[in-house]
Amino acid sequence: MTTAIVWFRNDLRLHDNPSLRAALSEHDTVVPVYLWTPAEEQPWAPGAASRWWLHHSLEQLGAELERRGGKLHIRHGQSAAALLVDLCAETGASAVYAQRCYEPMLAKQEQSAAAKLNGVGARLQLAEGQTLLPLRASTKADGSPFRVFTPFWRNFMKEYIPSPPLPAPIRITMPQRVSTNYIADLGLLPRIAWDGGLRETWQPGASSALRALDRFATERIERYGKVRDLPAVVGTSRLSPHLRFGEISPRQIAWRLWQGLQAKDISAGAHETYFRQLVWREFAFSVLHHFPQTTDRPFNSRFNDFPWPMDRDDWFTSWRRGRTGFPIVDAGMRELWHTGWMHNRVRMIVASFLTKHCGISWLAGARWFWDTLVDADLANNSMGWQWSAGCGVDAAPYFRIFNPLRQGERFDPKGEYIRRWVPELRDAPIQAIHDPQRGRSKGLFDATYPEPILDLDERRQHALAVYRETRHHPAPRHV
DNA sequence: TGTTTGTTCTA
DNA sequence: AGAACAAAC
Repeated sequence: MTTAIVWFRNDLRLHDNPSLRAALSEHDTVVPVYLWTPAEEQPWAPGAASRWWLHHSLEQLGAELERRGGKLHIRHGQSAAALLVDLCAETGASAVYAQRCYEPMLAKQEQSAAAKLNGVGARLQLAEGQTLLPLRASTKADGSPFRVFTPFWRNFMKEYIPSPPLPAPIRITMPQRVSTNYIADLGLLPRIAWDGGLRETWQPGASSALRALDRFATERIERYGKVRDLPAVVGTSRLSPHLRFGEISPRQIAWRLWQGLQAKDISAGAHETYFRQLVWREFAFSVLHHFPQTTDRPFNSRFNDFPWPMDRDDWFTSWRRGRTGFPIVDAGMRELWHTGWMHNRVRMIVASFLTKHCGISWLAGARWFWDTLVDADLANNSMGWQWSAGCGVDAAPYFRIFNPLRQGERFDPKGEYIRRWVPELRDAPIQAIHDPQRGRSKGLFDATYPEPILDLDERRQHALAVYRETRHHPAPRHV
């Protein structure tokens, strides 16, 4: 009679879960656990919005386990290694099964867990699953990591073979009585109720993730290429928070798309446009894995002493609150605050505005997103912000500065997105919706809408000058 | 997956 | 006057 621990991490699902599957097939009983050790994840412990999601996701996972005769055990402590050693002693488990995680802190966590468990005669069995391909497989011919997306993409498409997801287990058999804490005791929910918008927007949990995937794959993928850049349209998959917590695996998404393609439900073009996004995620994980310092430092060392101004708290505050006076930026920042999510096109616009026009460090933006996004993912967030700031891998050229007025006109031509999120402009005529200064004197909209906090043209010129300087900084070195 | 500016062509 | 395009940042 053998017992194993199934340690759930960023894989809060029963479907397509290789660790769960292996534990069940190799042992008589299993103890499913979630370990909450935020100190170990610093300085990137889950932010407030992610914690909200995590709470509900754990509730859902617990319910799913109970439907199959199992139960999710909760432990809270300083280190996963110590908690696992305790659990093994308490249950007599000889092995711990978990998904390998590529975030630097989580990789460190699993190394120390493996060592500690070894010390008490138990083993840590790691399974791949966070990415479509194991990251060790995604290096160039000479063994060095990719730094440009397009070659990464070509290599990926050469290596990748779609495979079907594993089914969820029918029955979970547990040993008798293992003590547990309650999810509610982890204190993941906000103390003051700011989560109303999150509750009306999202339904965390694996079954909701599967429904979302199905809706996207049947109803929306065909138009994805056409409408994915329009924030007023529900045109993207909206799977990101589910994917972040592993309520759905990238393999489940890829397989569903693949099947649709085989069945000719969708065009190859639509499939590929979306699939590229999944591979961007793979690329982000690869970069994070090979360059773990890029969560806190610019990938391009020319930016090490970049003169981010420290004295523009007023601009940063306006940006966070969605009160910059630039409608598409404010709409995005308010969507983020209300729903814990922002359309990706708008993420690029607000990031370009913060880093280039305001000249504020990408890291400040990354931290704010980290705290407010329900899909905050270390790999994607770090890569996205460094890309926007122009200091990351395959980054936007320094002169690529989004003009928020132009971007608004291009991607929200009717101003629907702006009207939805910036109520002060609800009555503004279309001629003034993207550039309210044009209609301000005529009193055509709520005058409490803020004046622009800065002069776009002047700040653009300033950014060009400062960024041009970085070219004279010491050449980048990647260690 | 950029924006601006200047030039040329067309009406 | 305005579209289409190229070049520079």
